Amino acid sequence: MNNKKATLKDIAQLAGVSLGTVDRVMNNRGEVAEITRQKILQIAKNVDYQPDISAKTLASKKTYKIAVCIPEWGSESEFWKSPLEGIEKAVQETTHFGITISKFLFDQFNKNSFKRALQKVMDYAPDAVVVAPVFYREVKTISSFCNQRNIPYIFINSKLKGYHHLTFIGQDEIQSGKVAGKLVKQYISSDGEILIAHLSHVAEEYYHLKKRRDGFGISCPNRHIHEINIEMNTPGEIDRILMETLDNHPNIQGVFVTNSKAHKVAKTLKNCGKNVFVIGYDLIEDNLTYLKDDTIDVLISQRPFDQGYLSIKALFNKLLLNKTIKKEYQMPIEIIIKENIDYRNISYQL
Amino acid sequence: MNNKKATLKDIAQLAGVSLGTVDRVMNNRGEVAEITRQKILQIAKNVDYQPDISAKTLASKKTYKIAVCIPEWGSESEFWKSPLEGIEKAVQETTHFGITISKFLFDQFNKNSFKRALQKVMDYAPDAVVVAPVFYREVKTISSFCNQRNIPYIFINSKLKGYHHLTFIGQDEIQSGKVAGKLVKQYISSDGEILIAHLSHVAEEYYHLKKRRDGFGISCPNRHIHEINIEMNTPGEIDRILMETLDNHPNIQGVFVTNSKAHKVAKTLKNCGKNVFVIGYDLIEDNLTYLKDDTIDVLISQRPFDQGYLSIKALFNKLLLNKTIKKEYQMPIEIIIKENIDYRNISYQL
DNA sequence: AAAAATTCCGTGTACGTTCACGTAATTTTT
DNA sequence: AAAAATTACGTGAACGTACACGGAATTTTT
Repeated sequence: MNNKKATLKDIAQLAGVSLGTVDRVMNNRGEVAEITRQKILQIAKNVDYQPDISAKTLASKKTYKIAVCIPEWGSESEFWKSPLEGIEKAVQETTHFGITISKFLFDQFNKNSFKRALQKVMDYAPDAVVVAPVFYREVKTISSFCNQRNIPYIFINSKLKGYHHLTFIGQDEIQSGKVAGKLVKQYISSDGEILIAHLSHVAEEYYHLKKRRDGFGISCPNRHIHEINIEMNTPGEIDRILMETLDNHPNIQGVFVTNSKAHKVAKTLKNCGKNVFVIGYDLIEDNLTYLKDDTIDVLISQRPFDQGYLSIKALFNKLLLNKTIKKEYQMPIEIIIKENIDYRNISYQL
Repeated sequence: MNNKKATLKDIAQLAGVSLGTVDRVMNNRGEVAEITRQKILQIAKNVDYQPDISAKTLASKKTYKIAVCIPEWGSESEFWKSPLEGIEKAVQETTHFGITISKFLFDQFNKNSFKRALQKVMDYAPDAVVVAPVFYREVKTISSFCNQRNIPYIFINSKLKGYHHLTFIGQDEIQSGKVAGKLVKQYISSDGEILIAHLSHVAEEYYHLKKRRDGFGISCPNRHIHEINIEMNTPGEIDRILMETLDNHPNIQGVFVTNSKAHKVAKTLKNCGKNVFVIGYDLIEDNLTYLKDDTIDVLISQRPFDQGYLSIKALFNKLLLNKTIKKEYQMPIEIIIKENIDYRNISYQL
């Protein structure tokens, strides 16, 4: 057992062929007899050949273009700031290896904006795609585009079934609902009632919110649960509906907000001085403010930074190292309270 | 503004010197006139020269030897399994760049074992060191060794003051105690009493346990808190002391175990059928078993895998990329309940 | 002022790949 | 059976850097 790692030249010598032939085999460039091909593959396996990435990227002028198609972030969609940072971080680490990333951001509440972004992605002729499938009908244009050209594409944050995507990176929504349910149940008294609040802009969002609701229900059987939907387009609706519900059911002790809008609920609650247990999603600024002043009790993080970071890393593993990628990678369901918000992003730094 | 990144050759041409001279300047090999040196450095800055890591590692036969000195893991110290896996993962990613890692494991309950390991580390003549400073007096031998030779060394899991270590990677112990305190306080009734249990083998451990206790106290002012120390060397002690304490104070509703031995407490509690809130540290097998059957309610994870992984990554950044490293990296304080134990280690996989 | 030492710089090879090109050997076509 | 086409393989330059060697220019020593 020689400790030195084998090179293509070593394999060539062992096989009694030239370097070029081994190269053709290892990179599937064709033009080599099946018999020598097998022989070389066998030897490569025997010596446990591992390509030298450094030499590879140095010699190769090939650069991989990755298109990232996710929502732009703003006041109403701050969640998407972090994935972008994670992607940026991954870029920084992989740019040396000839990976180029272009971002195609869209308005997450505007279907046409998504369509246009997808069109630009296709014009860009990428080698791989990361897409947040917010509008699930429109996704088909990009998926079939990729399938035809054998371009790997991965879904981030939202899972869709029936596609040939390389992998999915995001959180198990049902399970996260279960976590929320358990926490609420533990905190409030056994006869306390619970309110589940869905606050959303677009119809497509409901699909995910319902999953979280379902998970919540599993953790809280035999509990009196109320449920409200609030369209966020008409201002004042939140206050009105929420107050009405709480007044009608004074024994509601906990509120589960099924997306990142817990701060809206918190604002209302704080204004009217009601003291109920509030749990929501995502560590956006507004939510953190209310978490710090105890209006919100718990936030569930989806680890958005890591989602972005790992998306690129997965593609790096696929394209450069051609490792096998699992069909999905579930993010941890992180429980954040006032006391542990501080040290939660060490990965940003190293 | 040409978009191509500049190489050493480009700089050489601009400076009117040869490649070798530029190389000598950039790598501080000396043997170059101060005037041309300045000229070259200026040009390098102007063209924003970034060395090509691929070419660098390919050309350089230099390999960095990293010595890892942490406890071996076994039935009574399962915690240390994960850091090792994290290190293994980091090795896998950095081995291409000429990083070699040797492990020098020791018995965490045996001071002499630690001493011997440190001696072996020094014999190994490493380029960098990762050490878990379990016995803080003995650490001085390695720290002065490293200081003399200008070898970077980093502390993992436990923080020590007054050393010239490169960085510390681990958890804020006081803060983690605060988290535990908040959770217990929220769960039990306002007049419920609380028990803090320290279970340990060696005197050195108490230092850390006290910090967690202090943090806990901050979260739970005006609460009736009991505290017990149990030496784990005499069997049966746990049962005896614990039962006695709980019998004498029937209103104890929550137990905070200040290290990974919560499963020992859980076992006792389960046997006698007492139902109190239990919170402890570390996702070792025994703890997970009791978490799943609801005897333990919450576990705080120190992210041991990440600690190992980031230790190596920090040294990689230092040695290969000479980035600046912060004086300490605090791990997130992760709250684990029965419902979110599943998807907590995605970093293992990508 | 010649010899010796030192300072400073250029040259060439190597690292493990990729990839274009060239050319025997073999097969197909005429 | 010769010409053409195809298949299968070898060759060599290039990628950007590290590093050993050698040699000219300058300074120091005698």
